[in-house]
Amino acid sequence: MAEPRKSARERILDAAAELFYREGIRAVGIDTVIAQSGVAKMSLYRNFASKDDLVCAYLERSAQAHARWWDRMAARHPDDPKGLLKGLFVALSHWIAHPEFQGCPFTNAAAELRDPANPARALALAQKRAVRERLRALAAAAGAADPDRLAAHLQVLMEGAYSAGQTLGVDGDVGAVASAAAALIDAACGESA
Amino acid sequence: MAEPRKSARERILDAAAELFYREGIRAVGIDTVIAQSGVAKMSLYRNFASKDDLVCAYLERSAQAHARWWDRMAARHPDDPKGLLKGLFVALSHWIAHPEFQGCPFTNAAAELRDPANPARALALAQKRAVRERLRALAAAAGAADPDRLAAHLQVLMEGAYSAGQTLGVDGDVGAVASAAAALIDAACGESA
DNA sequence: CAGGATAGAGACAGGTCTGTATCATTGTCA
DNA sequence: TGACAATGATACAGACCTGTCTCTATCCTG
Repeated sequence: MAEPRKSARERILDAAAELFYREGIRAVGIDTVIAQSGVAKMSLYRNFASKDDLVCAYLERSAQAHARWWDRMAARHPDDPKGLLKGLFVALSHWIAHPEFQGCPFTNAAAELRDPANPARALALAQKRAVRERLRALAAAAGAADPDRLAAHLQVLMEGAYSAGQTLGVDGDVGAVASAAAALIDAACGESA
Repeated sequence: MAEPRKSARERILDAAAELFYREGIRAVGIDTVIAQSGVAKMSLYRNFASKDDLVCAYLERSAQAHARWWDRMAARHPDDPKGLLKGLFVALSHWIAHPEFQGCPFTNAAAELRDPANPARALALAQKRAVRERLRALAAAAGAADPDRLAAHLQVLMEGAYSAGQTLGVDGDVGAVASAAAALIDAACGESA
């Protein structure tokens, strides 16, 4: 068969990602991950040193998926950083409207795991800084007068869209996010396409 | 003495507010609230039916404090909805720069308590809707061409400032929030002061 | 077929958390 | 002083959660 059944580690990560994202990290116990993935408890602890370790793996995998998604978007806008920036926010507004949207996984993790020494929290914050860097590079490539400032504004807009999308629902007029981003980008780069 | 010692209920709420906000709701157990407030366990359960009930009381008190703060701000800008709107965002940027800032208590609660049936979650979402209403009323009073749209934009900005302030720190250029809000308000209402 | 690695099933230990029960203490007001 | 209400201290029950141990079954490879 083409799908020879995933390894235990992958099934665990699949289940953990779905559960952690939908119900929250602290709300989901190891036993729930076990049951959902159809894996023995010892298989989990043979693959991950602890729940914290599993949470880190979940966040790392999410970060990688996010980076791949960003790269795919970039491939659709070759040599067009301005168009890419706008496209990212259009895609974001679509995600927020998805019925299973539950906010940003990294923002949620940072809200749930408040201990500064928690390595999963460090991963979440690092992801935010990485996104900031990518935004800054794109802003510079798009010819923004002040790339740092545009990147900061766009990230605040992005975070606000995540948060408002979760607490206010799609009715929160989150659809206006894409147009607000476009306005910010055009204003910072000059209207010329 | 002028301070005849607060009642057990008040001391519990004080301790719970500080702990829940700083460390998170799920991370703080009843025993920690007990120890911090210097109260017997039974005194807590005589005043609150359950931890969920205490969490609801914490959120309700926070919402009341927020409403009083908003009213005080309004008193400083009589008959000047536009100035009030701008002033709210200036104050917000100051709060975010405060060293004890840990994000919006209601957004945090919504991220931690994902069960739609949780009454505390309902309180958090209701608070967001109430703020939306207040913003909409101010936008209309300020003469915005499209009050709904301005309120939506301002709330996304507000939520983004909360979130970016927590995950990126003050360095996240959150100081630009006040100027971004002013630009949005002026653009929606016409530049005339 | 043989052997080793991988995985499933379930019991279990130790800790933490919520919530209850019991009893002693304090303070207040008549 | 005496009665009543509020509070402190502490032990305890039951649930849940993380992480370990043991035994069995399966699969792949040589």
